Amino acid sequence: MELTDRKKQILKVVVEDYIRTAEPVGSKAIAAEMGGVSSATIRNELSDLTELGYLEQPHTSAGRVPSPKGYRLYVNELMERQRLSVAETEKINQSLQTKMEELDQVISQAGRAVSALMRYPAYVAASGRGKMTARRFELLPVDDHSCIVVMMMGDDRVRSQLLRMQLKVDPEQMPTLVNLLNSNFTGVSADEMNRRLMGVSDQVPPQMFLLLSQTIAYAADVLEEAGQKEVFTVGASQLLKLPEFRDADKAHQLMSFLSDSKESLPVPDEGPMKILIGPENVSEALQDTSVVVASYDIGDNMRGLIGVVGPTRMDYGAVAARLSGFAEGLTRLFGKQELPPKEDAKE
Amino acid sequence: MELTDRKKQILKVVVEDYIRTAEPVGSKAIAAEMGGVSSATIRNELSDLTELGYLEQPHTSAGRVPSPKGYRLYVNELMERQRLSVAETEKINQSLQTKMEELDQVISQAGRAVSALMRYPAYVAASGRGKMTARRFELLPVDDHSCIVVMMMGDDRVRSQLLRMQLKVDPEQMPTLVNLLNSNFTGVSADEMNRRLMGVSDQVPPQMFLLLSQTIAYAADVLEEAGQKEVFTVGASQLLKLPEFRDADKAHQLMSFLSDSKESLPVPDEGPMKILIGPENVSEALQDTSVVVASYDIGDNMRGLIGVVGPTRMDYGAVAARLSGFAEGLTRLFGKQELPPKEDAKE
DNA sequence: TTTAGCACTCCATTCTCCGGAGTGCTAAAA
DNA sequence: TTTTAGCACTCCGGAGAATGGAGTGCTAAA
Repeated sequence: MELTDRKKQILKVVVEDYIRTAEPVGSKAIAAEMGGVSSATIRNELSDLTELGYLEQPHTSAGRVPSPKGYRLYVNELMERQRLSVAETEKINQSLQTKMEELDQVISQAGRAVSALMRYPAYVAASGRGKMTARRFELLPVDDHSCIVVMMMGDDRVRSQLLRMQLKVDPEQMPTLVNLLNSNFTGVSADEMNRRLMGVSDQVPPQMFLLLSQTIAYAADVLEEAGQKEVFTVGASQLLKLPEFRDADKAHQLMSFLSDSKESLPVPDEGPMKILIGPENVSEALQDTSVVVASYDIGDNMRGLIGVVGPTRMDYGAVAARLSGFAEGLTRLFGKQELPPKEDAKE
Repeated sequence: MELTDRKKQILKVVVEDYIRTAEPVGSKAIAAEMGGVSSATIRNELSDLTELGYLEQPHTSAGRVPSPKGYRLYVNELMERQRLSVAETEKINQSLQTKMEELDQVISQAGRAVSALMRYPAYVAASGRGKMTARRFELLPVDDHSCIVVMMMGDDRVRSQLLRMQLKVDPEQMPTLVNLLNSNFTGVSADEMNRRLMGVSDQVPPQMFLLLSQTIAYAADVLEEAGQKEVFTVGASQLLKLPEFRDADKAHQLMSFLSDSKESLPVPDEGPMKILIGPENVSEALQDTSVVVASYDIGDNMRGLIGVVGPTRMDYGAVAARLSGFAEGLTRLFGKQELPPKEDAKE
């Protein structure tokens, strides 16, 4: 059997109607919307489409509902890439007007905005920061028992913390220590840091070594945290508005998945944008939902993810358009800052 | 009419039964549980209690349900302060074993643990940090166009960030600037900082002033953020498990209140623990829920809040016990650290 | 003051009964 | 060969109606 143009046209109408109403759509409605043919003709075509696996019937004599395969065809071929209205572009840009300050904050901000705009839950991750390293250390003595360690990371973010010292350290020895840190512990992974720490254990006096290892422990912690994909999920309660989640059990299941399993949620991605429909998701809990995810660039070789979770009948066109708007915005935002060329030297 | 001991006893049984089952409780069940008297007697007493306003009837010939007034009497007089089992104390302590590191992180961690333990949503705030001030500044030149500003706050937390400079600043001038910062901008509020910034505008060369104001802007931002009560809400999805929130509309309303209005949620508090029942809450959205909130001490003059939101029939005894366990734990945790005496001097 | 008994009330559940919407099929029309 | 009209059939969902259980209030006796 052939997938004629008319069949595709009908499929398109079914998908879009179903997205709008969340009700199975019947032949009469389709005929009315398309015009030119009668509902009987449509019925024949529907029958074919069902047989081909693009549509499903909840039961005999209900209307038709798109199957995952149907949605797939829709997003691949039928969907019109929506253009954003000026007002919406404006809104997106405004959301991004947040100060650059803290990467994480901007990102979670973006998630919040996306969720509000889409009326679906959103999640955001800054991933691919796996090879985060320290670029520079600094130690500021505070008093006999404490000093501040300041670390600048590969992406120019700065982290610092007060360190309590068990043993007094002569402030005059600080510069030596800082030199040691900067020459031996920059540009390497957290693991490598710990390894090198072992290596220098007998080259420095013991009380300095104590401070040194405290510093390294802190640095390793921070790098590890920064290197992880941190995933924020926001607006999970949006789901409760949708008819498909009026069933409290279902809603609860998905909700706790979204809020707990921050780890397993993100959907990997290669192209600039990916749409995962129902069973195309790996996660058990997402079988009945679709995920649209876009990526954006952070600096040179890092990439972040921003995604939206919704019911399979989500309005793919609209979501995709807005999401890519956001992703572009974020890329621009993080690129615009004109970082000075980084020499990630190991001096 | 008198509130006899037996009436109180009956009220207690009603409350505890209703907490357990979420179903109106009838005279027979009470008689069975108490023993000694027949259900008819109980009925007479119930009738009195209803008239006195401690109980309510959803409709004629349903069992009785405690009214807010009834809950109030229960938590004030009838409730047995529960002791925690060893296992549970253990669990709480374990949850608190988080590294002290970041105040915020520990706090949100605690919230997560509370929510999991109680099976109700929890919120946590570190409030009362209103008068946060900077205690010390440090500037670390990075290159011609950037330097790192490090600020230590009144509570020993340290914040830092990379600053881009429009104009070159001679690294040799840095110490002067740092001195200026430490002598004029420590120990004062963000507002006062900005005021003083105006005051020194003609005492320093312009390119330094630029850097100075950037630094102050950053400092003011951080202090403002730190001074705000930041409220985390976790485990909101726990609510969906409860029968009273099977109605998706109600659930959605409360959920979005919990996740959005982080500001209006916190319930003020004077004593070590407070219980707010139903209409005792000010917030519209919490009219049908109860809130148990405990406070803990952070350092000398700061206090945090940790609370649990649940249905009015929540198990006050259990929640109160666990919550005060947590609050004590947190107080111990933040106290234990043996901060060296802070001289918050304005030198 | 407590108890037993009884009539009454009201809700929740189940069952049944339509009406409506939609399908599939067939036969006629284009 | 394709489209259309017509018709019988299916199934869902909502509206009542029936049923049973749980609980109450009242009365009269212990």
